[in-house]
Amino acid sequence: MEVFLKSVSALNDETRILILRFLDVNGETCVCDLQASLEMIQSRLSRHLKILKDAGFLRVERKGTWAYYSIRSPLDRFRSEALEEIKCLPIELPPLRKISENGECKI
Amino acid sequence: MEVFLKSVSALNDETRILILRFLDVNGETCVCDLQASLEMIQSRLSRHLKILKDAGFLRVERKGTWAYYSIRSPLDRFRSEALEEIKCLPIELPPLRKISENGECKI
DNA sequence: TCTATAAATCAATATATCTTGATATATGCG
DNA sequence: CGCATATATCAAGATATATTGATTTATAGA
Repeated sequence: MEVFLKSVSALNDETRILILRFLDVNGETCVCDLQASLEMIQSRLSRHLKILKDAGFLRVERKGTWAYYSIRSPLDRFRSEALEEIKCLPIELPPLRKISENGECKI
Repeated sequence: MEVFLKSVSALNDETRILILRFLDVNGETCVCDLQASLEMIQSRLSRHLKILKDAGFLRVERKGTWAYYSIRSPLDRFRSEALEEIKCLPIELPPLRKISENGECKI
C-alpha cells in the first residue's frame, strides 16, 4: 500500500488513536504496561502496535523479552500534523499502570 | 463520529483520494462530468462525494438539477495538510470529460 | 536443557465499509 | 400537470478490518 494511504489507514481507528495519545503523554512504555493501562487483550494490543509501527508512527526497542514502544521521532510532516490533532482530542486517557516494575506482570 | 476521525475515515479510500486530486486539478466540476471522467457508476460516485462533503472536504453548489462539487475553501489545517500530500501522490489522473456542455449528458 | 513469561501470530467470527443495480427525489420544461 | 433528466438514497451481496482465544516464538533463568 502507498505510504500516505497507509498512514491514513493506521489513523482510522479509535483504539490506535488512543494508543498514540497514551504514548505521546507517557513516553516509552512496555507492552505489558500498555495492556494493564489500556485494559486491552494482548493479541488486540499487539496487532494495533504492529499496524502503527508499520505505518511509521512507532518505534520498538526490545530488552530481553520486553518490548518498549514509543512515538517515532522525527515524524514526517503529515504524521506529525496528525499527532498534533490527536493531542487536542477530548480523550478520556486512563492512567499509566506500571505493572512491569513490581513483578506484577504475569500475563 | 468525532471530527478528526471523520476526516481520516474520509481519506481512507483510494477512490476518494482520486476524487480530491481530480477536483484539486480541475476545479469545480459537475457530477455528470465527474462520472464521465472518472468512469464511475453514478451511485458509487454520489456516495463518495457525500462522504467527502460530510467530512468537510467538499462543497456543493446546485444549479437546477445539476450539482457542482469543489474543494471547500478554506480548509482547516489538518485537511489542507492532507490535501498537500494528495497533490504529491503519483496518481494516474484521467482527463476531464465535459459531457455537460454539449448535450451529451443523458445518464 | 527445561520451564516460565512477554510478545507475536494465527484462525474463526463479528463488524464495518464498498460496490452494484434498483428505486426515490427534485428540478425544468412542454 | 406530466414527462425527462440529474442526483441521491436504498438494499443486497462482496470485501476488508477488528476482536477474541489459541498457538507459536523468543528470551531469561533454574
